[in-house]
Order: sequence, then structure tokens, then C-alpha cells
Amino acid sequence: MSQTVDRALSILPLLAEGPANLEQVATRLGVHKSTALRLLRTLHEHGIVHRQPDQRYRLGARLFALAQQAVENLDVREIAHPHLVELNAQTGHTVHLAVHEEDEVLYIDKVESRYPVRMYSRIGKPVAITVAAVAKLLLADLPEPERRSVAEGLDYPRYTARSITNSSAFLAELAKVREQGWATDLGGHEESINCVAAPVHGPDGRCVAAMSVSAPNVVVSADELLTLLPLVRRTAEAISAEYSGKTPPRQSPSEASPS
Amino acid sequence: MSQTVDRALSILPLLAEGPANLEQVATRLGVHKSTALRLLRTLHEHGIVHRQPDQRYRLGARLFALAQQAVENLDVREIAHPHLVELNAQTGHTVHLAVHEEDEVLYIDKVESRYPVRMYSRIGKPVAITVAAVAKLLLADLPEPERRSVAEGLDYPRYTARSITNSSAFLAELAKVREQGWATDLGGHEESINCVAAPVHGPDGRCVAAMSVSAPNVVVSADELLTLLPLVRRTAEAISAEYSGKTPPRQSPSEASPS
DNA sequence: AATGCGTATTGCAGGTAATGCAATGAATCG
DNA sequence: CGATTCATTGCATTACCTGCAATACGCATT
Repeated sequence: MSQTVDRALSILPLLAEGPANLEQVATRLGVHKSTALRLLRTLHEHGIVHRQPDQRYRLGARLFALAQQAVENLDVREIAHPHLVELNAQTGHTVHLAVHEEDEVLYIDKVESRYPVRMYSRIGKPVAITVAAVAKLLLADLPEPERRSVAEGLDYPRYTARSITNSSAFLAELAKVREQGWATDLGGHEESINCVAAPVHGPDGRCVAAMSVSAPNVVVSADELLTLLPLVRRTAEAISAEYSGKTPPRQSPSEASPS
Repeated sequence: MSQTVDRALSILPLLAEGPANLEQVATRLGVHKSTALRLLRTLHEHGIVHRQPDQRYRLGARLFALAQQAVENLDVREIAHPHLVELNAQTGHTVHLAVHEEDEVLYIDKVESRYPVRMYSRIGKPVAITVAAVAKLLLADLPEPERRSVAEGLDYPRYTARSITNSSAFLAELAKVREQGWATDLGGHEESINCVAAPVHGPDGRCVAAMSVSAPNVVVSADELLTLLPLVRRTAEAISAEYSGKTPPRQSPSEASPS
């Protein structure tokens, strides 16, 4: 809509790949160097990009700070966190919290496994939307037309032999998940990783977030992981109840600031 | 430099405070609603802002993803991480890694304490630059004129009775830190929290990052924490050596992706 | 030092594209 | 059903963005 802003914002993903100098930015943006310079200057003034000693540009600190503030303002996260910690304490496995936004599903909180074999994931990172258990729950909750249109607009990478690889299979899976009220991913993303997930509902019944417990085969088998399902569902329901104001918020642990 | 981009970017910190509707954005930006709308649309197309069901705008998912990628491209972080984990395993305390950028010092990595009493901090968040041990190290490394000008441009909030509250005291502290090659914060930010920190040097000898171990008084006294200093310094030097290519990188632990 | 090369930066004139206005939709509420 | 509020659109005006070309800067080479 706004050409100038559009160009400026297009610089960001470009810099996310790694540092670049003025000429590279100008070329990849398809504009004159002087134009790129002015855009970069403006981004720089706002701290969105940073200039390295070698004059190349990188994404800057304020971007972190913004993302930070944004994630802290998500009230589901705030409420859910102690529950995630507790679930982690009870099971020992990695616990994730995810939300749906703009055709992406992304982790907004995580508590690490106590086992030495960890899985790679990061808060803020989009999940494998076609296979992740949390993604299934969040998409399954969409109204039919939107669910269909989203499903048909996705790519279906074949991460493993057990990945879902087309929209009709995905929609069928979503229907099943919608029906049963929980979801799994059994080796659909990484051959050796299984997850069970349950939905967090808002006061209007819509699914506002989903949480999952993930563990590699080498620690527990899929069957064993499934025995945790009732616990996961209870936890998700506790979060839902609190989020909807049906339960008083829990006492939060003491916190202070370091240097 | 570019008015349009400038205005668009000014929306971000505004939305970071919390969701806002079109009129609020337009008012706080000092522009007509239609102008604000077009800016928000452009931000929206790029996923930088998100539109809630109630039509209000929030910071969006792509912002996280960008911040994510940015932090992952910091190679110091990559190298340092296993060392931080190890230091945490050895001490049990919270370990931070921080860098200096554009008059701010911010955490880029963190390993949580094993003790129940945790401290509040988040990756991406600027630190209390006038008192934090890591900030002292990073600023102490600047060349004299810049160090002075930065120090004089700072605010000196009195977090506690032990906070540094003026630029000359700060410069004196920096001189001391520069001399001794390590830094502390003994209750300067939070009365009951102490930290010891050591610098990570690049191949050219410049201080590229700083790491710290932080613990509350209730867990260990300041004196006890200081006994960890040699360990902290050794760890920082190990990171420096590896970062400068003087040591082969360590084997990273097995990692896989969850759902 | 002086020269040359590759960048980054600046001033300027032309014209596009951003702006504000006013009118229209859409949605909520009494 | 009318009134109110807020988002959205079309349009005329001109501010601001753009690309060009000239200049300055940093760095290496001799």
C-alpha cells in the first residue's frame, strides 16, 4: 500500500539472512543506492537496524526489545507459564505453548526437558504447521471455510515418512482432532520425536492457544507418552479456566532482576 | 530521513505497549486516520503487525521470527552457548551473555538458575547499563573519548543505595574494571542480587561480549559468589579462544525438532 | 605522499506517490 | 430504526521520495 514503507520493510528479511552492505541492499531491493541509504538511515534511527564497524548493516537491538515486549503482552502466556513449569516438573519433558496468527503457528513459550537429549525449537519460531500437534489443534478450531482455505494454501513438506503431505489428508486429520479434542504428532516432523497436545480455550470457547509435551523415542515410547494425555488435558483445562476468569490466578514465584 | 517510514516505525513502540485501534494510532502519530490506516496496512502485509478479531492492531509474528533469526546469526552466541550451559551446570546459578549495541547493552543468551529463586530477565532486553557487571565490561572496553561521551549521555537511576548515580563515578568504575579485567555488581540493581562477570574477546582483542553469573543473597553471599570468579574468567577465555579460532569448536549435543 | 579504486554520501530537479479531506460503509447501541 | 462510532475509499493537492550525477571518504598500492 505504501511503497516507501513497503521497501523499507523488505530490507528486514534480507538483513535477517546476514549482514549486508549498502550496494547489496540496493540491488536486492531494486532501487538506487541513495534510496536504499535513506531507508536504511531511517531504520537505523529507530534502532531497527544496526551498523557494524565494517559499515555493513545488521538487524538491531530494538527489534529484540520490541519482540520481547510483544510476547510479554500476550496474557495467555503470562497465565500459562506456571502451569507449563509444573507440567514439566511432573513429566520431565519439553513443554511448548503455541498460538495461531496469520497463517502461521508459533511457539510463544517453552520449558526445556530435564533429559539430556533436547529438541531444537525457539520461542517466536514458526512451527511445522502441517504436522505439529499444536498446529492441528489451532487450525482444527477455525470455522470450516477458513480451515479449508488455509489447508489448501499450505505447503506439505515430507519431513518424514509419517508426515502429512496433502491438504485432504490434513483436513481429515483436523476433523479427527476437532472431534477428539486433542492431537498428536507421532514422528511426523522428526522421525524420533513424539508429541501430545491439548487446546487452551478462551471464555468464548475459541481455541486461543495449544500446549504440547514432546519427547524423543529414546526417552519414552509413543505409547508411554500417550499415557500423559489426561495430565496434559487437565493442565490445558486449568489454563483455560484461569484465562477465562473462572479460577483465581495462582501465586507467582518470587522474582527479581539480575545484572 | 524518510518521513513515511519514520512514521510507520513510530507505530511499533506504540503497539508494543499494547493493542491499539486505528484512531489511537492516528492520534498518537499526529496524522490523519487514513494515513495511519495505510501505514498499518503495509505493516500488516509484512506480518509486522497483526490484526486482532476486535480489529485492533498488535505487534505480529514476523517480528518474533526476525528477532529470532537476528539473534541466531550472532556467532558469539552460537559458540558461547555450550560454555554457558556448562558453567550453569557447575555453579547452578543463572548465566547471562550480553553484547553492546547502539548505546545499549542487551542479553543475547541466558541459562536459568537451578535454584527455585529465579531472577527476572529476558533475552533481548536491555540491561541496567549503569550498574550491570556485563555493561561495565563492555563499556570499559570502548576507546576513551567514546566511553566518556557514552557515560555522559546516560541516565543514572538510583535502583538501590549501592547504584552508581553519576557519570564520574561510573567512569571511575569503568577504569577499575578495565584495569582488572573483570567486573561485579553487588546489589547495584537489585538489593539482594550479586553478579560477577568476565569479558569475551575477539581476535583483535576487542571485547565482543561479556558473560556473568548472578545469584541472590539468599542462595550465596557476595563473598561466596566471588570465589567463582576464576571459573567465570576461565570460561570467558575459553569462549574467546574458540571465537578467535584458537581452539577447535566443541562437539554440540544432539538436537532434533519437536511439534 | 600520491594515486587510484570501491564505497558511501550529498544536492538537486522532476514527478510520483503520500497526504488530508470529505463522503461512504459497516457495526454497535439505545 | 435512527444515532453514534469507527473503519474505509476516492480524489485533488503538493509534499516528499526518487534517481542522477557529483563529491567525499576509506583503503590499499606504489
